[in-house]
Amino acid sequence: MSELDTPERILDAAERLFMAHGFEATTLRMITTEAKANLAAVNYHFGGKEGLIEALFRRRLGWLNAQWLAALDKVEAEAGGQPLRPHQVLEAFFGTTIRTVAQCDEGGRHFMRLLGRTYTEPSAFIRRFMAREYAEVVRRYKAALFRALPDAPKEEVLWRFHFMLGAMSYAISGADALNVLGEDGLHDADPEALHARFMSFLFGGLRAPLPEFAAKPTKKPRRTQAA
Amino acid sequence: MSELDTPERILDAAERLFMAHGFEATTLRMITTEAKANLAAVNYHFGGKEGLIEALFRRRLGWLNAQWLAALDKVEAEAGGQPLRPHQVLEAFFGTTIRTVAQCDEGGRHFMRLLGRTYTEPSAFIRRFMAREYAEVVRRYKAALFRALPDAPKEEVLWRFHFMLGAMSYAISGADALNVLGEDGLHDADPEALHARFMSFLFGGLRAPLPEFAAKPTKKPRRTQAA
DNA sequence: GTCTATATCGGGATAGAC
DNA sequence: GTCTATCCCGATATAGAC
Repeated sequence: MSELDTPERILDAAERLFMAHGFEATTLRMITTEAKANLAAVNYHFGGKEGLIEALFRRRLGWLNAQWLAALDKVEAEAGGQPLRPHQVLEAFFGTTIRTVAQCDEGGRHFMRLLGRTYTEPSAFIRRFMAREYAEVVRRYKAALFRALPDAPKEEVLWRFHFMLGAMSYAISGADALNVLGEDGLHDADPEALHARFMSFLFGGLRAPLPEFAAKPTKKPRRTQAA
Repeated sequence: MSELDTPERILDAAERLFMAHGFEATTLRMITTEAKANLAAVNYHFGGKEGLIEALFRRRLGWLNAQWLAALDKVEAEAGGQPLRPHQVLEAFFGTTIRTVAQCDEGGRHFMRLLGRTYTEPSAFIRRFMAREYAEVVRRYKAALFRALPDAPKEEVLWRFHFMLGAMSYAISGADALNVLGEDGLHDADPEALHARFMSFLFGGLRAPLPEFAAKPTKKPRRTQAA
């Protein structure tokens, strides 16, 4: 099992350590020690620490993006050009995410948690990279959501999506973070349970009536008419 | 206005810079330069970088905790010993938070955004500190929520609270982070609007039906009966 | 491709004059 | 309380033998 080649071992170790300590606090020495590789190997294979981080994201992100787009393609194909229903969009995005986390090997789970924190990561270098990698996914899902919620102001839809991303970040961080809430060790639930409780929470949030100032007058005032 | 004493200027500068670059990436040299103070001043006044971070949190957190507890005291007093309604608990906690962010000076806003990210901050030192500072607030609000939702399994309530904290983190991060979602610069809305749209989202999430496996059999199956 | 050894830099911290 | 100068460490990165 540790018979992977050096770059792979380094990437695996880096994922785990970046997750545990953050990017800045994780040193190449820690990574190469954990990976049972030589200190110089990082520079040889990845050209430096930033190159390593970029490779780390690239290794996982291409596939994850493909999952997201495939999920959206699938429901859109089934809808045959008609606007999706909001819960379909949520399921395609967040359901895919949660399910993907569950399927992943340990390294993959570490990566997903890393990803959740990265959205707010202040490092300019990382943010630029992320924005570039995500551009297509963001564009497609925004469009799908706007079509699915034609009556809701675009601004309100974006804010709710934003809130949901925050919730997703914590959902992925899982029980570790949750235990800040109390000493009673909540176990990391099985993935199905997390998926179910997270999706029902999201549906509720998206279905919620818009605040008065944003709600358009309709026959049923103060209902978004969502999922 | 820059006629504050040195420790205050250092704290202000540190808040801004930690927010912008994270804890690790922000150096004492950056901080003291920005604060127009001497490099040695940080060690003199705070005993080191960790001491500075701790002082930073202490300066704001005591007051914030007091706000949270006062808000809860107020509704609990009004309820006269009866269980609160769920939306009252949410309003006390999240409403207070959002409103506090709005009232704050610029430094306060930086701090609140810092706080949002700190919940998932991997640094052991910071997490230990936060857990200690928050203990009382967490205990009180958990108890209030459990009382307000007697039919919902405690585990489910905690998970939803966890999700909400994630959403709050992103809500506080505001439009800066949101703009990763697209080039169309969404302006940071006025605080009232943010409060309204965030609270309605949260209500929706908390009111959502529990997932089947967690819902207790009642006469109206699959409804949490919340807010 | 992998190692040892080392260069170079920038971090936090401190001593001691003022 | 504030400054200058400096220490010491550990970081990334590289040179060059194997």
